[in-house]
Amino acid sequence: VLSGNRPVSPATRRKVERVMEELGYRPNFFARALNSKKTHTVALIVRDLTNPFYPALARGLQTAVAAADQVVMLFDASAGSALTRTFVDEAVQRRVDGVVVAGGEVETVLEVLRDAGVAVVAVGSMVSGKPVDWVSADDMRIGHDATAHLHDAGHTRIATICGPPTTEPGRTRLAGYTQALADLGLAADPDLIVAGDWTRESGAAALRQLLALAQRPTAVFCANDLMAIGALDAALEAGLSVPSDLALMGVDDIDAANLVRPALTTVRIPAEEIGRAAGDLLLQRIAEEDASAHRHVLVQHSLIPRQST
Amino acid sequence: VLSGNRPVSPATRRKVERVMEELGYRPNFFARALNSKKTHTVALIVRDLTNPFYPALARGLQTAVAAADQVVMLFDASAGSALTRTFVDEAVQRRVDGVVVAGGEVETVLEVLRDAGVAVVAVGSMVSGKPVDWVSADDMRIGHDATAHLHDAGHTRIATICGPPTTEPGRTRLAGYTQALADLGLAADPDLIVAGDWTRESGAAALRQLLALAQRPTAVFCANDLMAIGALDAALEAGLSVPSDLALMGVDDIDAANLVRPALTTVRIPAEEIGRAAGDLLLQRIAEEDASAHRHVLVQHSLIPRQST
DNA sequence: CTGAAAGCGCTTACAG
DNA sequence: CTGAAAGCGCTTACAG
Repeated sequence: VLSGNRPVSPATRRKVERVMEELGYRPNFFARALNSKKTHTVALIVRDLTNPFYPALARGLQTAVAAADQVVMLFDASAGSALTRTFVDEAVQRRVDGVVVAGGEVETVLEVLRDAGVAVVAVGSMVSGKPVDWVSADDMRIGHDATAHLHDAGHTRIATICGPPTTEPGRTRLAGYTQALADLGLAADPDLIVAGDWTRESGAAALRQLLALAQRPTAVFCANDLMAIGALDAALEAGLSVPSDLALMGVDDIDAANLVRPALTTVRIPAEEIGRAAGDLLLQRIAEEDASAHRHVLVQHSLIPRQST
Repeated sequence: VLSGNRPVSPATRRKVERVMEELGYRPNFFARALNSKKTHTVALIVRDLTNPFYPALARGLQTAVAAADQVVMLFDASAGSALTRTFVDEAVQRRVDGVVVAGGEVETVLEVLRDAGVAVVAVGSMVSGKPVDWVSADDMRIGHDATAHLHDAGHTRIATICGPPTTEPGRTRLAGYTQALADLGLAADPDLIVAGDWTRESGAAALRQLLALAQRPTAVFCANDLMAIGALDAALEAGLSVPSDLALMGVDDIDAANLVRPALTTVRIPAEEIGRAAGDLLLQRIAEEDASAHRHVLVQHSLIPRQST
């Protein structure tokens, strides 16, 4: 009974503690969860653990929730697969206290999660208006800043390799690009917009498509670093010189961005910080009985000029 | 009672199923675990999730265990920290069915795990003689092959940036290096052996130390890619040309190895396959009542020649 | 085939 | 301060 909140004489306490020690007693986690209804477990569903952005995020999450004795259950939806729904079901059945959905298509699972009464925070999805806590970068401004940076370097025919339009950051970074074009008085050409799926391969394929155009772009804003690196692969393969023939930009600032040659100009998003923020939001939400207003935290991005522009 | 193994009339079954559907009933995972003593959860403890080798491994593990309805709980011991022990305790208390320890110092936690009766598999640690299942590459041959490759390229003053001697792959790859030197009739010089801690920064520091030597090496075998990339950083920073002034090799073949310029010659270890193998071993071990003989699986490595040698 | 009891290992009121 | 009961939501024998 020492594991509780009840007056106990010091003598008894000591005796019990000694016996616990001797027997190597460990309270059964499940019996505990059974009546407390708390599992002290949060689920992390990531789109693609192989994208270095997510391991960093996972570390941040772990750091944040560990303080509250929470442990993280990992679900890797391996690029493009529609596993998210399955994972959500699994998490619900296991009665996790909360789940953070990072990079998946959150909107489709929001309802299930709410019905099940588990806390949720969405990452990378600026699901304004939707009933969720979320943390993300300012994707609109990221798209805008990157495009403007390319324009500042003298480019006027600027393409974008955007993310899937089914995802929020995909849509919004694209909107930022479009907005910037308008603000800059540049014509918008639908041929200059090609969607990838965030992977390196899709970036290469998208660039090949852009290079096949009668009027090639002179600069490309890629919605993440992995696609930008793929685009770089394809550009070099086509015998182009970067940045003189073609300027390239990415988003995220994963380690690889500074490993490729030429080093990639990018917009840095602090992945670990996002993970920590998500964890903090989740803990708050778990702690609250009543459904308070939904919060969001907007994380700071920064432009990192390197050699590809 | 449908969730069991008992004769039930089809009519009753259908009725129950319909009601379950209506109410959105989900059996309580904990109540179940309470008497079955099975949590259908495995813990994965990795040394450093930020090293791209581990996310790949994690994915392989998830793939393998998902088939048995197991879910993975993630513990990231963030480089160098001594969290492994804490994580093991946490995993034990949560009654996971099994744990895979990847890259940590397995030997110190083996006993705790055995006493608790949880299945274990060690990864990257060829803990021969120890009572564990393990999967790893042939670290001795890796060290040997890499060193021989450097010698074939004409080098006779070959250094190594090895892993921490407290880890098995650290020790064994170093032993392979030493053995190769002996086989090749090359003198062993203790000054040419510097230990890192598997991180990029430690590789750079180690190379600086080697460059400060009166008699510099002309080639360096690094025990993993991250340290090799760090060494490359330091070499370029010192104005050296790779491979003409200094040849460099790594181990793992993470994506970054083929991103740096010059591209890194390395020994490829199939991370995802290792994860899958670990998962399979773990499932077998969990399924067995009696303690059968310990197994090991040795995974195939291969030398990938690129531009750094 | 089906119902009712006991028990998994804890926690939370309820009496002493 | 301490003991004994009831109950968390399931599963597993045990009777009908």
